[in-house]
Amino acid sequence: MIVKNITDSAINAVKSLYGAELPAEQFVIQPTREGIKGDFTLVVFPMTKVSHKAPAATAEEIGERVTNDVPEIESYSVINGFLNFTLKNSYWVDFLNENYENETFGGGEKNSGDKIVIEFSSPNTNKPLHLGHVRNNLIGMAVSNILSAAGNEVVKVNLVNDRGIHICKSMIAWLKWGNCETPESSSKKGDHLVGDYYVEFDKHFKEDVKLLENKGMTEDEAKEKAPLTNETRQMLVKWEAEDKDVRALWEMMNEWVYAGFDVTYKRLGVSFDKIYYESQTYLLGKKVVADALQKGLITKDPDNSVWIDLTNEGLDRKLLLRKDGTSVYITQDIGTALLRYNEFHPDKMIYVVGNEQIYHFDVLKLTLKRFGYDWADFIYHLSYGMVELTTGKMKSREGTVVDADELMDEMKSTAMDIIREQGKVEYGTREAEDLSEMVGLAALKYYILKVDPKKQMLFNPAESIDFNGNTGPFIQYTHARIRSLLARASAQTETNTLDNQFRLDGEDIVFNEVEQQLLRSLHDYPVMLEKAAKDYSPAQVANYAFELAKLYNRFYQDTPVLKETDERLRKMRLMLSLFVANNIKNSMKLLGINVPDKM
RNA sequence: GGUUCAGUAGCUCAGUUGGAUUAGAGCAACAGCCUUCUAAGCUGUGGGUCCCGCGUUCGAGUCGCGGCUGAAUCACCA
Repeated sequence: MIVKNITDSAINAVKSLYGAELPAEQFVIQPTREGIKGDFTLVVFPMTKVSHKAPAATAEEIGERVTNDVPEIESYSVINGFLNFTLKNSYWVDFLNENYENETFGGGEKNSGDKIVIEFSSPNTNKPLHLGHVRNNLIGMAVSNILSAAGNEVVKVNLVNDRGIHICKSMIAWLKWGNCETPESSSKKGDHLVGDYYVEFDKHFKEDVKLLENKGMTEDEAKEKAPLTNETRQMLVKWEAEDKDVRALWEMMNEWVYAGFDVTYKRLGVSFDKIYYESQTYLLGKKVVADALQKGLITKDPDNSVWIDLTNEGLDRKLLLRKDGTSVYITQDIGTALLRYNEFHPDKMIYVVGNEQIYHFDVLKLTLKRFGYDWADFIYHLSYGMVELTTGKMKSREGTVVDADELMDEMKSTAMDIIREQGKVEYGTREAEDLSEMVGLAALKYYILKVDPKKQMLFNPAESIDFNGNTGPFIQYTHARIRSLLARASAQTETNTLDNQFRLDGEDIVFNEVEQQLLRSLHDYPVMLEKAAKDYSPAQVANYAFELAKLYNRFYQDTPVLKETDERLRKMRLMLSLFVANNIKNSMKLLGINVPDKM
């Protein structure tokens, strides 16, 4: 708000001083750099073009006008062509008074923005979730929270990939080597059980291929000729023909997997507004493709396979239906996109999917456009980088993955070790149990979300996740510290208690350096949120929360609160502390991280 | 080979729509701070060819072009 006032005033000043109207983008107001007096800074270089004066002189003239014009401004100074405005203390006192106990400070107006459908998670039902899925889920959830907090209407959807050749592999392995094993009989989580059979399939498949290769076939030939290849294909055809036995087996095994996923999702704090199943949507895709074929938008090869030619768009020819008439990945995605658009008519459809599918989404958008769906432009592929291990790549088939459930267990147990060591919360109690879960998951979530989604991450299972420094637990700790301080305060005399509606009468109060920085940082929260929403960037929120926590710890270290003898200063610092605690809590909530009151 | 993305301290990463003679955090290393509101904290020291070159600009880690390195992708897998 104040930033807008200063901007408007500066625009007017330039207009009346130099008779020129510059576009608003030229007026850059930024927080004043640390170490220089001031709260906000206008960069005046762009204005020198119309003032025909040196930057310093131009800054002086504009500074004079704006300071007279905007009542909140106390003074201005000019350094190197940067015009720094200092706001009156009363502005900051008002800011503190109005917002310190507002638990939703900085959020956008509800549903004032776009309607956004965001798809994430999208698991295959043939294996349990691993670290890569964790990144997907956390990004999806955090981006949803951020967009929603910024005032958009967000619909979270999950597209479960419950059909296809990969599922058939697990099914065949279970039939051949499963001995009717069930989650109950083996006391394994259902998704892990099914995943084990996927690995089992691959093991046998590899052996078969090797045998054939020894007989003189090339690798490709061997893969094609391996009996398991044919069996899987036949099973898929049967599945599409709705063969009763195949479908029954399929449903049973999928149920096992869903039960397992539910546990993992719940623990990760992930939820959805709507779940689609590819088994229920792929037919629509086939139909759309058939229509397009009839309209002559795409072509059929002599072997009956259907293709779209995107060479004019700089891509290749792309398969839409196999020669046996079954659908491929893109066929399904065409169907689900259409279904989703018709159901919600969103302004934007976001897909949180790994960067290995960038090409796929290019194809999807172009295909939909070709078919006449202009809303394909609303599709945004939020791609994120692979998670790599120090030990090499993760491959489900080969079992070299960091399993999501195990990872969470490990984080929790590490947290528990630290809790025991510290002895602040009694070991072995329910409280310690809950705290270790909260802290362990915070470490994991923060570790993943603080990195820009675009970047690929390196994960070292042994030593990657820390509990000190720029971490989730550090921020949680700061929150707990503040809560503890506030609890102590209200347990003391009345003069330390912040009643609801308490307002500080302190026009003349003087904020010290760190207090000013805290206020500015808090003031910046709405700006940060808006930008994070615009950029779909949980990392910006994580970074913000860290900076704020760090700042508060510095404040805490050398500024007395309860021991301050001046009652007004004491209360001001309590208010500031509460404000920071609320803000940390909100920021972390956006990342799907809970913060404890005690740790 | 084509396309897309990335390259910043020993390691993991920030770095705002280009902005301040000094490019920041954390980890690791070293030196301090617990009788005092929670030491999962705070303070300090060392550590840089922002991959290279050219260009645009008053100003480039940020934008453009060319190159180098790495990753992903270009499947009748999903």
